[in-house]
Amino acid sequence: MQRGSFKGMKSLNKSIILTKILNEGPISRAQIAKDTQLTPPTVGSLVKELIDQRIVKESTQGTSKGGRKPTMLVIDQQAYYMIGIDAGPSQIDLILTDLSGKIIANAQHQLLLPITDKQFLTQLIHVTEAMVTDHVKYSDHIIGIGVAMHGVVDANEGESLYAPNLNLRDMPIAEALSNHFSYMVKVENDARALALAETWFGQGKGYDRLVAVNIGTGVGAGVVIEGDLYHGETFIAGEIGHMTIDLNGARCSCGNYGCWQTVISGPSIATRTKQFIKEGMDTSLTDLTDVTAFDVFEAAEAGDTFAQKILTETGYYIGVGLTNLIHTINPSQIILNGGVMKANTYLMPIIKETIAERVLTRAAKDTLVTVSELGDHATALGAVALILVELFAKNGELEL
Amino acid sequence: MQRGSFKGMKSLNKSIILTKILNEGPISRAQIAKDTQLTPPTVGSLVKELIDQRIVKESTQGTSKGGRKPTMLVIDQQAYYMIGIDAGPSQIDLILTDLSGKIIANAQHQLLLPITDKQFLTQLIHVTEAMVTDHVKYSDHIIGIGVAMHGVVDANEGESLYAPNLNLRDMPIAEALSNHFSYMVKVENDARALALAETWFGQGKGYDRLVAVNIGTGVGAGVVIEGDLYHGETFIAGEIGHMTIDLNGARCSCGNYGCWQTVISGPSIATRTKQFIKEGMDTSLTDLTDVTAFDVFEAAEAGDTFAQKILTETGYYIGVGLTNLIHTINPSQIILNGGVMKANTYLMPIIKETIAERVLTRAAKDTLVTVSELGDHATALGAVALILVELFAKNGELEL
DNA sequence: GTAGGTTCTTTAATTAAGTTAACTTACATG
DNA sequence: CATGTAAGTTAACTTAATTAAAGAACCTAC
Repeated sequence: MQRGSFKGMKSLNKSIILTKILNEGPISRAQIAKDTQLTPPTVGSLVKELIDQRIVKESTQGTSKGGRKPTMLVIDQQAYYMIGIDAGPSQIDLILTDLSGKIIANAQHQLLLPITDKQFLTQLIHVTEAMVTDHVKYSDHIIGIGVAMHGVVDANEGESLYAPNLNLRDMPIAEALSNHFSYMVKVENDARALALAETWFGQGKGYDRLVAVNIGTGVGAGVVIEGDLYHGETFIAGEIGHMTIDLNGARCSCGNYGCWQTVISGPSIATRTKQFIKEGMDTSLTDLTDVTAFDVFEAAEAGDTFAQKILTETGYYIGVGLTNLIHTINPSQIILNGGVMKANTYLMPIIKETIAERVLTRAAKDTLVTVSELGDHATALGAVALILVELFAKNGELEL
Repeated sequence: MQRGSFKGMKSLNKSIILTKILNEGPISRAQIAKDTQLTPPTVGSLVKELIDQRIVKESTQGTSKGGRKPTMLVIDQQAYYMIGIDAGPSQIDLILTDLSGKIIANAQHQLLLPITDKQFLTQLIHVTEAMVTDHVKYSDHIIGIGVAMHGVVDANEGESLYAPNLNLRDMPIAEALSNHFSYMVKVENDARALALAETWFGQGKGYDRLVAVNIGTGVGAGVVIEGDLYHGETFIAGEIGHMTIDLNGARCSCGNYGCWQTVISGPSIATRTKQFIKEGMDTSLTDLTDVTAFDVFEAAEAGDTFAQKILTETGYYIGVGLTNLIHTINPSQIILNGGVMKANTYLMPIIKETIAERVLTRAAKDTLVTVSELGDHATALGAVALILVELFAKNGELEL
């Protein structure tokens, strides 16, 4: 437990004010004081510091309510910039954004596999360096680099503990980047970064307890509890792709049987489809060897009722798993993402129906289930949000 | 977010000191200062207040390490007393304890069913009143009443939202007791209270992330995250008895199929046993109609290999479900409780084996899985712990 | 047995930062 | 233009932590 101190008290109040301006700006000092229980002088002096730090700026005058017009405060979106890196299994996606998350520039780089840990870190530094030098006019105003890394990540130490697709272990990513750049560096698991992206830029804004589930080649989730990312004891909280949902189910890549992944992931949809084709189902899908989940989606779009049935079935399985999540973590919101969710028009009705049918209490039926609207650079935006957490929520007391 | 203030800073520091003394006492002021980063004068003055409040007292002198002997501080266990109430589906268990959780007195009362909400509240007040008057010499020193209520509970409002076995809804328990007694009143769901009991008095001491799973007639869990009880959005976090684990499994009381409960609860063990007996298994168990999980346990103890096999199978199912928990919540510790765990000698080896085999990462294999050692009044102790949370962790700034 | 060093605890002065109360600025209205 | 009201600032005050120093109690060594 962190002890109470003057410094801590001040930075807490600064964070509160900053977060208020971010979420509800333009807002006046007086309004902040009313909402936060802080006194006007306290708000005034802390706002002054924030303006000196250039995170906050005064904007227009508000309308008078019978007296002096309030001076509205807003975040100075263009005062600082951040780099977000989505380090996936086969490529690296980089973005440069302002404090509002507006993407100024982006770049993609392929990884040449196989790769050693040294090569990986060198390439990471290299592509980041390129992003900085390509946009020199921002470089003095960059405050941090966020990295969303696939696999198991120790976010405290900024280390990649295990990246299965690269087959690399124990890479000190934060250390490597910190040695090369003067910016703050934060590293997080990609699924968790995605969840953070939703809370900062997506539909998760203002929700304290949410789960962002990614359904693609694999299935993973980021869990936000009481406003903070939740890691668990050994950084595997949210590895729900490997939640057993069918005791007698198909074998999973992890070696177990009946993992959730084995019924809802992209590859599993393809596998199930092939199985049915073999059994002689009536369908327009004929290519037994190369059929993918996307093919199934396209066939469904073209009116193939068999393909539609496959997707409906998948939606049911997703719904069952999400109900398990609701009965365990009981979030206020679940946001779905990933390739499989491209078929959301087929999936969502049955997902919602399944949850409504299976959930235990009436109140839990109201759990919001939506599809992410963040788009292409969602994970990289989550990486950027890692920096925003430090800037806004953590303490507001950074040297800038 | 709560604003920073002098009061808040002080009470936070007081809590830190108090918790330190609780967990590591007898301990000296100097040692507290070293461990907590607080300065000696701060520790000194706050300890003085705690001594004035009679929560803390000076005990023996410690041994000198080359200088003045330290004065050791301990919690004054007998300064205050608490009442813990376990309000189960058919009976009420009350205990009176000191601050260490030592049980001074206990009483059990049957509920006469069916019962109305008014009758229930009246009986609750009545039995509590009896406990107080039967032990008058403690009554002036009682600081609070904790209630562990089965069913869905709104812990913030102190309301029982739904008690399925009594078929009662929306009972204002805290309000009713507060109107009758001058003590602080806290209400919580029973499974969560049990988890709290483990963190305060059981094997969960010092663990920040733990799940206490109760396997009996039903299956439920209390989740502790970052040291706090976790409720979820609508107070159903931890309702893992209804986690679907077998897509094509047996029908559950909740209406779904293949809930975890349907393979590990006491009744499910009996049902499965009957099924096998029908199929002509070789066993000493013959009474097809009335066989219970306890009979299976006894048969196993007597050497019946069929009964042992049933239990082993049950252990496997428990292990699978716990692995799901690890992949979702990733706690440092799981503590098992409830009637079924009486067969722990048969269950535990296979539970641990199953988890070790199925869990994704090496680090997660170290998740501690143990059987509760709290004994009979475990849930009532959890109710008592609700009061301790207020006293120790919440703010240390109560009027005493 | 006493001097010097060490550790524990308390006292006194200082400082950080929030709070209170009063004041200034700026605007609206009659 | 006088009055009232809201926004923001200034100055005095208060709280509670921190710093510095003193005092208390003990140990070891000469």
